[in-house]
Amino acid sequence: MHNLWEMQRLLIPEGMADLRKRYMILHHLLVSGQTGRRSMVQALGFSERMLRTDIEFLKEHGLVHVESSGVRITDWGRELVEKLEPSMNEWLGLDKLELELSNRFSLKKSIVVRGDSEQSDWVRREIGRAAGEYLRAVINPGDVIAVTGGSTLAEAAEQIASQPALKQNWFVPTRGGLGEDVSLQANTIASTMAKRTGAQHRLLHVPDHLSEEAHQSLMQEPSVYEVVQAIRSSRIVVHGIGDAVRMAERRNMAGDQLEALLNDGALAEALGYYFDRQGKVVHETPTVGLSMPDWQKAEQVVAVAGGSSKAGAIAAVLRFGHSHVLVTDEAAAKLLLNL
Amino acid sequence: MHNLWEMQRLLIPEGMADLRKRYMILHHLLVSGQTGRRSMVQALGFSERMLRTDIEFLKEHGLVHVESSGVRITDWGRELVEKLEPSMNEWLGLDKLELELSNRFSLKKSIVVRGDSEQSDWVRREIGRAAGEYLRAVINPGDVIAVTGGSTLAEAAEQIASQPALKQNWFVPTRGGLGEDVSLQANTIASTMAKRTGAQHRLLHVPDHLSEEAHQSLMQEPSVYEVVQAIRSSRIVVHGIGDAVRMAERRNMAGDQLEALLNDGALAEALGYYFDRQGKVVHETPTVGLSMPDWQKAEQVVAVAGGSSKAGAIAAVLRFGHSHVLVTDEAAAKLLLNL
DNA sequence: ATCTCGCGGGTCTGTAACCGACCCGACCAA
DNA sequence: TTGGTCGGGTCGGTTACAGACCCGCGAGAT
Repeated sequence: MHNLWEMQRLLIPEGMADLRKRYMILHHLLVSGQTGRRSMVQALGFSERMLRTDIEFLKEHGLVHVESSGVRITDWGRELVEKLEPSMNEWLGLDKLELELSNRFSLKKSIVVRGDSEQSDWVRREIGRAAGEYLRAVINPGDVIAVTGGSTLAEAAEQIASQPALKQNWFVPTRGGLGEDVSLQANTIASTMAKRTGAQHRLLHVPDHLSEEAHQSLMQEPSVYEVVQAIRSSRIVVHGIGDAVRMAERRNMAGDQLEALLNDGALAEALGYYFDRQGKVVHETPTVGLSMPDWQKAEQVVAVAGGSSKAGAIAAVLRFGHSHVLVTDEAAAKLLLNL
Repeated sequence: MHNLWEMQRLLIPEGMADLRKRYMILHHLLVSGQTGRRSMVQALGFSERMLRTDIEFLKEHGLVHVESSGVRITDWGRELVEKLEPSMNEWLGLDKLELELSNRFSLKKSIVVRGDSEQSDWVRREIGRAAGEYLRAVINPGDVIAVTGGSTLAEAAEQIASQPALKQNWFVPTRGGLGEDVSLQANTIASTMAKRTGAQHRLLHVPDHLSEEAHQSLMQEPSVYEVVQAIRSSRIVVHGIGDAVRMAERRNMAGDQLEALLNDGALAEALGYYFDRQGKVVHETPTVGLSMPDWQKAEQVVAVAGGSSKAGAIAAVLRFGHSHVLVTDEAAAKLLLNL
């Protein structure tokens, strides 16, 4: 069942942020007793003015006393915190997971949504929405955003939205066609995202893996060359993370190749590269699209993947160390932190 | 147990108001399907611009679709409303109670807090807080506010607060000393309220009921006369509602008088007047303070009382028809509506 | 064919809330 | 006495948003 808090967060995100702030203040006061504003700034990491506004609010509502010697929680406030504590802990737990994930894998940011995407479709949508929300926040005018395929990214494409339209941005696929299901292809996803945000898009109308000669000749085509240039200049890359075996199958890899792959310890796949448990690249599929140098050059590489069965794969790709942001779900996050 | 929603309302009142607004919009859309903005304005009573802002918010978060033919709820939004419905109904139920109370007793406004003040102290405090909040909202500079005694009003005095200080306002008691417990006396309450809001106060240092001669001679005293003038010019009156018998006892009424009172059907007491079931005045205690003409003249008469056992008394006083606002609790409100 | 009404949406403007930044006097301990 | 911390006053810039008004569009009535 989806948590009440999560539902509220959909309807009043700013309100829930306020709630969190004010609860943290009260909780801190409950723990540390009489405290000064400035020391609270240190402990909680809020700006002083903001803290002051909230403390004034709490004072007005009789939840704290504020005297010349510092701020003190009232009995009423204490009662409130104690009754609120179990629910809040459960809710704030996500923030702790995010923080620990960021530290463990040296990420710039990580976003965790409650639940397990393998248990409930709702959670998959939440991951998509969270990724879309983050994207919208970091996109600057003129940015090119490269996106991969996959079911999680497809969900993100359905959930992204922008107001006003991102007329100055381009969405491009990281590679060409792959597999059968058109709705999960990078091309489709780039197109959907562009449509839903009012941005432009370019598609890469070539098969994903092809011979060296075909590669060379296709690159002579202006319509291909231009798109590839755009892809390689992406400031933002959004990629899914897949199980190595399943991705190899989707790519129709030959049986002996697959065996070789597994012998090399391949566990995960992202952006066409296969990784072993330690995050070492053990195989790659040549592409006309985004390749390793472009990946390492991109400023914002966002990995999007969830579900308890994917935790190992996610860890492998994160250990490789060139993704900056992870969007995942609670189930995967917890497994990630237990090695 | 105190509801999660109520606790949230303490920490983020504005946020909960937003939540209510947005939920109402979604719910309305769920019920009426495709709807236009203007017809929604009629149905929900919001301003159009506000509605638009919220609809834009809901659109951005993928909860509604908005097309040229009107606004439509998405499947996701529908799911959200359906999951949120039970909790919201319980919470919004208070609003319905308030509305019904206002209609039934021709009140300008009624405020209902969740719970039963006879079951939990917390609810008593909530009534006090709600009354204090309402007061703060309606007080204009220069107003004189007359308050009675009683435990509920005492609680309100503890909960009221104001920022900035109401330097231009005066709190006065409706009458003089009464009974033993100083903390429940009108004088004390007026003083506390003034202190907590930064307002002025004047006290009435005379016993509540006294002989005609004593009355006349006291009114010659300037210190008394001035305060009485202030009391009689009150724009705002805040009074509790009491059980007739208990109030008579607090006033040390003689046994035969009490018997006469009961024979007359006295059920409730407010502001020194005793009412029968129909709201007819059956007895009064002479006072140097606020009397009937002043009561009828006051622009804002706020009745504050809660608890299931007081429902009958509240109904009696409200039927008298000279109180404009009622602050009570859920238990009393429900009984009031069942005759 | 035209009119009209209700639809979403664009835009300007005043306002209120709020945050950053800076300063102040009071208090306390070294 | 001095330095650090306490709460609080104040000012200016920013932002979010509500109010008010207008627009073009399309469906249905005339």
